[in-house]
Amino acid sequence: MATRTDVCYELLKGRILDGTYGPGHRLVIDQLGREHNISTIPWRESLRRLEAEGWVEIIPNVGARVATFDEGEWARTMRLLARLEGLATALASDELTEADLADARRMNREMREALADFDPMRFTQLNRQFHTVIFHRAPDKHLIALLDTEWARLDFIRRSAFTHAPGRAVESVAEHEALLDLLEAHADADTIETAARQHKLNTLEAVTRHAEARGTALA
Amino acid sequence: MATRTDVCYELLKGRILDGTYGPGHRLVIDQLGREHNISTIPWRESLRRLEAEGWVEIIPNVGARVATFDEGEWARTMRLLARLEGLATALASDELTEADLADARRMNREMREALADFDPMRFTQLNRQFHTVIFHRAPDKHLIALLDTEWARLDFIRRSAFTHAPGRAVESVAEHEALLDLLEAHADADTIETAARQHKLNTLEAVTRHAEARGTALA
DNA sequence: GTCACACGGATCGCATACGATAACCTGTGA
DNA sequence: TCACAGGTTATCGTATGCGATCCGTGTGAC
Repeated sequence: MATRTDVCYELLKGRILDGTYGPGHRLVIDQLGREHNISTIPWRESLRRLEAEGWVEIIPNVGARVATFDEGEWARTMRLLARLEGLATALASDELTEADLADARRMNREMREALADFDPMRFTQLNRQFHTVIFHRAPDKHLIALLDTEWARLDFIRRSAFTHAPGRAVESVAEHEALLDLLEAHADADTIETAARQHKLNTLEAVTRHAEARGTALA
Repeated sequence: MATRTDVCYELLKGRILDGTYGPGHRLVIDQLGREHNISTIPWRESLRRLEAEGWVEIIPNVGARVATFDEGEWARTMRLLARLEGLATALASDELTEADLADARRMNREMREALADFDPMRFTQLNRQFHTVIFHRAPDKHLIALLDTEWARLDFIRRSAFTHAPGRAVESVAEHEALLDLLEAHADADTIETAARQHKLNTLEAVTRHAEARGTALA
């Protein structure tokens, strides 16, 4: 059975990620305890963990609140994620089964459909799944864990500061296909890493350019 | 005043990093409490934080112990650090003052001296300082925090599984000089990133090769 | 002799209660 | 209008108790 601390952690993280507890939301320990009939200790411990992971800020003698990210944080996370995912994708190359590649291709097809249906939510979701399937095969647990949290970070920030670049989605799907071709052909690690990194940097640049054109600062 | 939780955290982390609590060392909460006259809760909270940062493993109903890393972890961390530091170095380029560069050059000179004096401890220490001075100027707090923990990880693992590559130190100093030249000349970001990344990968390769030659598995 | 199982110590998980401390708000009086 | 005192709120830290769980050990059946 999962410990209460785990339950509290999952509950809080879930609500932070799905937006129930938005940026800046105060997390009052006593209140949480009364609401869920769980004493303060598990809450305190899970808040410490969330603090270490960067989801929550704790100020001594004041309390905990959901972290807020300034707008530039999205760009910075993308920039970092490009490098991490470039590496992970290259490392995964040797580990990917044919079934994995088939899964990825299927997701990419579905993305094209989502695009035709004007379903951006589904597109975003599939995009994350597409990359997750690939990088989860990288033989480096620590790297995978980092990638998971950075992707979650990205999702969270996207909800607060909506980012978008019209037209980018089409290119993105094409780049996915090209990336899969490289993986299937067992291209050398450097080529794959560069392609995967550049794929993400292209998105970053498209969004940045779009934001600038609209006069919205991003950095 | 720092909270007790902070005190416990610093104490534990310090002892883990300096080797007092080696890999696998059991951290019994009650015992810690009795030894330092601090009740269990601050210990529990700091252990949660250390767990999230990867320094400690907590098994429900069994207890906490200092994490152990298999030998391949050093190589994996270097591989990751190469990418992170490549990025951070490139980002720092525009922010570095002349004083920073002068500091870095001085450290590199001292590294050459340490080399002549056969003082590997000092060399290692200076090497870390050299890179720290540079990447701490990168305009990305989160990235810097990641780099700090990964470097600490590296130090910790090095102590458990000693890694070494004779002759590499000389090249390393030369590559530092070249890197500083690029930074001083405000070379473009890609060039700097590649150089910084490759610098670390060269060390990784040298050590791997040396280990293989000695028949010691590293991966 | 060996294996399954029960027992007990060690340790954590969690609840509860209480005092200390710090931050914040508010109303009073000059 | 402003400074300050006092109350409120919340966390921080301690103490204590009890149940749950894990794990090593030893007993007893076969």
